[in-house]
Amino acid sequence: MAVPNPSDIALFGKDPMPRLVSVQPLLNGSQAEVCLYQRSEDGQAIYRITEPFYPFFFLSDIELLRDFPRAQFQFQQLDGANYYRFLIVVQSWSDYWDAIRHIERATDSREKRPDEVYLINNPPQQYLMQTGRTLFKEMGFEDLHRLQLDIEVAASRGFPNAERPEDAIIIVSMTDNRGWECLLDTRHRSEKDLLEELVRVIQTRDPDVIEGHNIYQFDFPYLQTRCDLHGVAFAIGRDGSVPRSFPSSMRFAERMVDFDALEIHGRHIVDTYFQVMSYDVFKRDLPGYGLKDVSKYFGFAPEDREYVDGDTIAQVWQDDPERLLKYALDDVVETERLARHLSGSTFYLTQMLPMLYGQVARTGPASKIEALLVREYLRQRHSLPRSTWGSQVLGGYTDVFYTGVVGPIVYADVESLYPSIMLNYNVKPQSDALDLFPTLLQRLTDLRFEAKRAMKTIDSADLRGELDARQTSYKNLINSFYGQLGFSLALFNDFAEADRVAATGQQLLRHIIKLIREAGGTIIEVDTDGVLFVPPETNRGEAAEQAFVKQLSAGMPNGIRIGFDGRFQKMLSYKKKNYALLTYGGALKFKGSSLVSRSNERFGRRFVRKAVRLLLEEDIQGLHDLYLATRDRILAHRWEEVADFSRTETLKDNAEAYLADVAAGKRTRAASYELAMARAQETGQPARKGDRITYYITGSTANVTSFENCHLADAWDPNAPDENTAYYLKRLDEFTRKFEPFFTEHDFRLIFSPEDLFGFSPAGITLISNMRAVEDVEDEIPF
DNA sequence: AGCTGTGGCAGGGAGG
DNA sequence: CCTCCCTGCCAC
Repeated sequence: MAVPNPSDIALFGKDPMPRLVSVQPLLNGSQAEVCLYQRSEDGQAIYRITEPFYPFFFLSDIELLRDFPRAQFQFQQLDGANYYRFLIVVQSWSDYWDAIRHIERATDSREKRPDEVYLINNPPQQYLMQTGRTLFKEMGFEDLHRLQLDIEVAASRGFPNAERPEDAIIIVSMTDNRGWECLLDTRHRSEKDLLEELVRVIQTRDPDVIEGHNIYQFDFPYLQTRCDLHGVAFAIGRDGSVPRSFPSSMRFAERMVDFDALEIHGRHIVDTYFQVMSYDVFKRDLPGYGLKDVSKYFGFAPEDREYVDGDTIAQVWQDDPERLLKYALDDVVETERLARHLSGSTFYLTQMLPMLYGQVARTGPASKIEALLVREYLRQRHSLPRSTWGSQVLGGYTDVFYTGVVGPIVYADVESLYPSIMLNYNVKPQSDALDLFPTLLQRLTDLRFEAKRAMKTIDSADLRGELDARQTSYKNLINSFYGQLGFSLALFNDFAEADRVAATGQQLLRHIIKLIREAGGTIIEVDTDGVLFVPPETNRGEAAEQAFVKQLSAGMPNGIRIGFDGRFQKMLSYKKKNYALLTYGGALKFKGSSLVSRSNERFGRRFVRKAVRLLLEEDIQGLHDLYLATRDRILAHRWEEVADFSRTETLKDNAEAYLADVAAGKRTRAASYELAMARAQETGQPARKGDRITYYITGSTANVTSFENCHLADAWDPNAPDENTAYYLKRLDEFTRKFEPFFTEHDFRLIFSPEDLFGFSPAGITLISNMRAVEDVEDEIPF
């Protein structure tokens, strides 16, 4: 074996330990090729990857691979005599991943990252898809063959117990984007036959994409479990293979979703549930993430849509199976519309990334940006950096200067604050030797601008839809660049730069505050990139307000533009990130967890909503009446349903992790977990991460320990209500306390108390507001 | 092992 | 009582 050229070796890592790097393989028919490069004999590290994408794994001894029986190994000579390629040939994806796990187990791979990874070959054919089709730029989203799938299960809460016979799948409904529909059910066939038929139908229809709502966490694992139970091979791959799964997770803002990712050979999975959540990260407008909620929100529900409550499925199946079949079919019809609406941008994103469509649909934005960077580094044959250790310190600037009812209100925000800062203040990770970060960001920004401009000049609705999907995909990428800098696992992270972006954002916001004040406006509240303020007396009315914002924008540094993002009659300013806005159309918009949190009981949310409206209308008598009415309802147990006062919580851990944390003193006991575990004792259904537990508080005094005084919502009987009235009266008091700052203590007590000894009169009660003293705002804008 | 961040409010439990 | 800490949910 010849020794590599030392001048090239200098490019490589300085790590003295012998290592190997493996990367994601390129599918070549049913064979996967993984190419690893051996290190040189003289002790210098060399890393070579022919089919590069993401350097996950490193091993300390190439010999380890020889212990793995299901792979073949060979050496090939490359680049004259200088380099050797070490080739692993495996027969299937699962063998590949098994090999990787084998390597991982035998080494402590996490701690042994080389400083740099040098990659030699040309980039992969990015658009080669596992479907056997190619995603050339000319191909449109509509050319995909998409199949939607949904299952109905007899037992209403069956999933974790899928082994029990009563948990059988009773209906499989399917549609596709070519007008085909299909219903399979167990009225005239066994469940086993149904599953076998399902596999046949999928193979016959041969779709590129399988879509479903929450299909990753429910339909697929459930189908797999039932197939295993009956000994049916769930062979839906294009090569007749069964799906391969591995644990994965995805984060949507604060919400972490754990799921078993699934790869079906030759096909892609798109879970509309994920798409809905990622849509909501930006919009924050959805009533819920369930299929029905979202379909109503988008107006996708069929006109004569059938609804069946989850708890009653078994009953409806007995009494009126046709109705349940229609319901199941409506589900997939909605799924198709939802996917058509939301997954176009994912599709066009795939054309830009060295990733498969299904992979793009289930990975977060950070890995996508990194894929773009890595691909170009590979193409330029440049070494890749290693991620650095540390953490970001700074975030956005938030403040509230005025609380109370105030108006009129204008909302102005900096357009694309962080991307604009990164472009105009030369932000780039220190490790980005090729300056790709700013170049890519600029290019994507230009592309998005072009797409948006083209949309305005084009008549065809179809083409406009495609352009919109494209510009959305650019936007998603652009917005992820900043996150990349502060992400500890990203190869191109740079915490100092992330802080510089945040600090610049803070300064820009302070500058805006100063400009508005100098012009005679009153700042109410600011958050990161936007300002809510009362425009100066001289600038009232929509046109004048627009002009005012335009003038503000002119006072900003180059490349930083302020947009007019809304105007409102009035505002109730409560706390930072917590306020309500009254539009000129009379609608109310609520912001902030203390006003709208879904963790609050429904009666409390309704109380707060109504009270805020009354407050904005300065209807003191109305407030008092609302308080009395709500109080009476609690005292009389006058609930429409248990959901009016129950609380729903999502388990963040499974029972074992929870108990371990409790034992370690890391957390306290919580009602939701205790109830889930109690239920597990009774039904054998384990408490799983992600379970939604709905419960209410029992007992007789207001200060009860909730985890010892709680029942599952299902246990509540309207004929023998046992909810804790004293506790819920206390909750009502907690909701009223939000309005304390807006009245004198005396007035507040009058309004929110039942003691009408002398009758209640709103006379003389006025709202009070609070203006914080205006401090000097430092203004050190780097112009 | 395929995972964007900080800032902020509120409630519950535990312990002083 | 109060404070501290953790968790959940939300804004951007």
